[in-house]
Amino acid sequence: MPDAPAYLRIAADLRAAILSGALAPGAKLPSETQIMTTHGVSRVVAKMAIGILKSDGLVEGRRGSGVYVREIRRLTRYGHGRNQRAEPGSTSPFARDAARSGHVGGWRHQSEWSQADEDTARRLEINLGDPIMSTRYAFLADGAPIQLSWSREPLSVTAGTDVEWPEDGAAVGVVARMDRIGVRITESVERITARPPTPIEAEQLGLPPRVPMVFVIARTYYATGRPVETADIVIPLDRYELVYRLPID
Amino acid sequence: MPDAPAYLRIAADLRAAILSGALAPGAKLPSETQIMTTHGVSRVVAKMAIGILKSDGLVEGRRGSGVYVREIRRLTRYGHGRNQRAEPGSTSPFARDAARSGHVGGWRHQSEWSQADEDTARRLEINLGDPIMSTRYAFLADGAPIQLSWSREPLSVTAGTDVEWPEDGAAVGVVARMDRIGVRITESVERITARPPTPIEAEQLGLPPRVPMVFVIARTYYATGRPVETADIVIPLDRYELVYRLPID
DNA sequence: TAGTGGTCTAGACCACAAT
DNA sequence: TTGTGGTCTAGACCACTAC
Repeated sequence: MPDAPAYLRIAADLRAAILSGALAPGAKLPSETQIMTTHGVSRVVAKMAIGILKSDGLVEGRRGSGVYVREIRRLTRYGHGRNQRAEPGSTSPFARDAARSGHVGGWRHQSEWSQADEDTARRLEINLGDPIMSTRYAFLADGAPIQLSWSREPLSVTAGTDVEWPEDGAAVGVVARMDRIGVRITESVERITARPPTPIEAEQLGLPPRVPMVFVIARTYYATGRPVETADIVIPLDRYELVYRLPID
Repeated sequence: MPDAPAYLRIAADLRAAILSGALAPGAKLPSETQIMTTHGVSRVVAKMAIGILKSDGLVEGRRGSGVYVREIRRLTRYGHGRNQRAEPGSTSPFARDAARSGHVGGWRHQSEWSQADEDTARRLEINLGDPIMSTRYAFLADGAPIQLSWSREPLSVTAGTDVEWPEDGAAVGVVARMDRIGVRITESVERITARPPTPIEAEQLGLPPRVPMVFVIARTYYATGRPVETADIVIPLDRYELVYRLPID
């Protein structure tokens, strides 16, 4: 540490203060001017140190005011393993998660007939160009978008049924919707990765510029071994905790 | 976009080139000097643009040479829901994951008698200060550390048995080890979050400075409703994909 | 009005890679 | 030797907040 660059030492000092609680959420960091004098560095170096904490998602700057430790309130998303076969009138998985975390859930969606691209075809085990129903959701917590989802279903499963258009798909969930046409979903596979958001995702999720990453959950539902729905779920990394309950054997 | 700051525009241009494949993994980005002339900005601005891509984990700088698009080879970690009850001679969950991804697995570990801190007590549903077995693991892929784990077991379960010290815990996994003393694990709960690594974690995982984040998986095993082991598993965000298979109902 | 962070310029010295 | 990125200085103007 002693021979590390100044901006890394300053960042480490401030990070330690935040993680130890000495700088609590909402607290104001030393101003750039203060850092310059107390550490004997130029302004650019002070900015570099703060920039690290920003890209870590630990602090946020407010122009004209100061740099503050961010509040971190995490929503919990439960892996969709249980209680998916909802009773009539029950709410969606997302709304349940939101309610458990003390928020009011909501959503917007837009569906369209489309054709499978390469990735979709592989995940749904159909051919490139096969007809699919493509739906984009934006889920809201307390009115603010907090989760995006792009769902795709093979029309060979739903075409002509009364759930072909997922009008209320988010209201009851995919499992309950497929139940209505006698398609019993038996398994869900979720693949989790993380990456920086695309500009479009950042805008739709209302992410402040430079705040870090998103979780991407690639989820596929299977009915007797055959995929019947797949979705890419995009959520801000630092606003969520993902929980999975797994039976052993 | 047109009135965004120069460094964000430049970063967006480069990011688009990377994501579209125009700049493939291993490719060299334009030098800072080139960016200065082509975009008409000062060197600091060129550095800020590249700094964004670095904190996104998309590129890495090599002093004296240039800035290059990072290779992203992801290991896959399977949620421990099945096949946990290993046959004699079978390998550990980690070794299986590594082998499936084409790597050679290995590990180091260190165990000690200890007492439950607040978080451990809550997760194991025991009292603060109760005796526990605390084990720290470093898992290796092709000789390089790639996963850290801090495991804790209540000694009320294992004390006096021949699995009190988890000598070969990583070799067979917790489920098979507990089976040996008649403790049948029936459920695993995994809570996934992401955060910047601590300096210690960064060093132990051999992370290059400024590379982004780690997954933290807080996993607890239950035997007939009672927690018998809990662990914090720390892995680099950009080197892993997490997979969960969930039975529905 | 004074202080703050956001953006940007024009330099500098260094360690290191490629040649 | 030349070019590269890594670190750092000493300024500047702006938009905005707090008072």
